[in-house]
Amino acid sequence: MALDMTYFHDMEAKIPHGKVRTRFAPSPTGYMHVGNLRTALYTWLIARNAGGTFILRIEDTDQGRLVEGATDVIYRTMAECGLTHDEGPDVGGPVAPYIQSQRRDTYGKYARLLVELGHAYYCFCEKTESEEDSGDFNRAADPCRDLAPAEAQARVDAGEPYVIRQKIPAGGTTTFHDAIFGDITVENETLDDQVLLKRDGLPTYNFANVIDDHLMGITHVVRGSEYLSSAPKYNLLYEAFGWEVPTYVHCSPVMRDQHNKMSKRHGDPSYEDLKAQGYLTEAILNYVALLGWSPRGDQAEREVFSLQELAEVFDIAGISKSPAIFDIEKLTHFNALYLRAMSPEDFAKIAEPYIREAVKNPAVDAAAVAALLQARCEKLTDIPEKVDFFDALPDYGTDLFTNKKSKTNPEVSKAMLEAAIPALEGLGDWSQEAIHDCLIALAEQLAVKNATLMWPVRIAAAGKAVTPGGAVEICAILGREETLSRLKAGLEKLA
RNA sequence: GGCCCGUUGGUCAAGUGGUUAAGACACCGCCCUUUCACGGCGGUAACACGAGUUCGAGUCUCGUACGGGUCACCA
Repeated sequence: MALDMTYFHDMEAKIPHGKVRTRFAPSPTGYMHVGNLRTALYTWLIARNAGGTFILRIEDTDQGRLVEGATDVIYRTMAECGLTHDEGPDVGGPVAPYIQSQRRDTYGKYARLLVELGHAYYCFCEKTESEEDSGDFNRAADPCRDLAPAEAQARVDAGEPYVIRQKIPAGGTTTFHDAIFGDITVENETLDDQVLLKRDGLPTYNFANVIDDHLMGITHVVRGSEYLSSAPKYNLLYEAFGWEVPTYVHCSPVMRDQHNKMSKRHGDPSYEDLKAQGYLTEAILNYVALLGWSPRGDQAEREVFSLQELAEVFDIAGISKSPAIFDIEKLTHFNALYLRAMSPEDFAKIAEPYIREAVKNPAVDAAAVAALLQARCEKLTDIPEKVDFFDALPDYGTDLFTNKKSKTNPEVSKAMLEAAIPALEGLGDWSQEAIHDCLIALAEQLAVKNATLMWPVRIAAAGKAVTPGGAVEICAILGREETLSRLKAGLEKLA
């Protein structure tokens, strides 16, 4: 049976050439973990840096592992992060479809072409347990490898189930080039005749990738380093078809610790988890970009980059060869940086829900509280426990009134509150400035340092040793009535 | 175990034969200050080990150790 070569010519004719084209090709089997996000980011950056095209392709060739809603998570995450794609299942493109399960026929045709070319063969063997769990393989022992083509075809035509396997050359070596790792050479003897087309007619990842990357005109294949050891087999495939080999960019994994990759199983956070934990998208992207990549030359000391800035300076040469351990503390640092860099208005807007989580009293001005918080929180989820005292005065002990540096103890505090209460009661205007001036003047009048007066006032107003903002700000936000009531309550504790 | 890859402070990392071996996080100290922060200043801390090559090695070569990946009709 001769193959219809016009099909292949037509497919080849559609391939875009000339520009950098990269693809992020997740399988919809789970969630967007940090390693995945980083791969997507790097892939996007390589395309954008070169003014190229970024493609989203869904790899759903494993029927058994599809997870409902997984593609939605991918779309949502990519969109939220600003990793926009130029071609993909939802937006289409010149080499559609972009979902592998919809390209089934293509893989079959190319697999048969490869058989025709003598670089693959039909295999009718039942998979055995020994084949599955011993790492051993013995190519010569596979009776199908050297079956006469006519006989194999006859069995196929007779409806016998089969897989198509790659026919690795018997001897010699294969060398491939990786943009990060350089040239790598392996003995062909160490390569197995991997399955290309499964019994169900769908391709394996190993085959579908090569076919799609070629047919979609991908110039830079970015993926995890777990594929490094399969790369020689991919090279052999490209060569067998007579295709140009793309630039490989194999990225080392993101680790949770020295021994384990980040994983859902260990409870490591996904992108969505991090968002829920109060991290900003921009901070996550900035941190993740630096996990395994760093700018060089005159930018070597720089750490803060927007997505656009990354697109300008990103280079493959800056990608690290060794695995990087995910450090939530450093992410937290970046988050704090981004939080502080926001305009007060923007910060107030995103902080308000978290403030209202703890402060139900509508009389408390959320914007004023946010202003105190902006320099004091590293992530949004820190907020509720910092501001709960605005809502209700905590039950606190008089030991809080003792502070060495402020020269206060219960006795001194009692005197300070006794002086502060009437002074504040006499205040006409309950503004921050008025309260400030009043208390500063009072301290001077009492001949004590500011802190000696401020400490007890703050403790009585907040009922907490550590607060966002000082005595003046807290009193201003609490309002006259609530402040005075709290100061009096404090005084009573000291009586 | 075979094959492949990697190894600069606790972590992320710069460094491409000659440097006092950057910078950041974390940690510690000081300053500022109305608590805590923010901010500013400073400090502790690293080239896995052993051989080579070289006038000279974190940078090149080999070995060892340790770590990672892979050896599916999963991706």
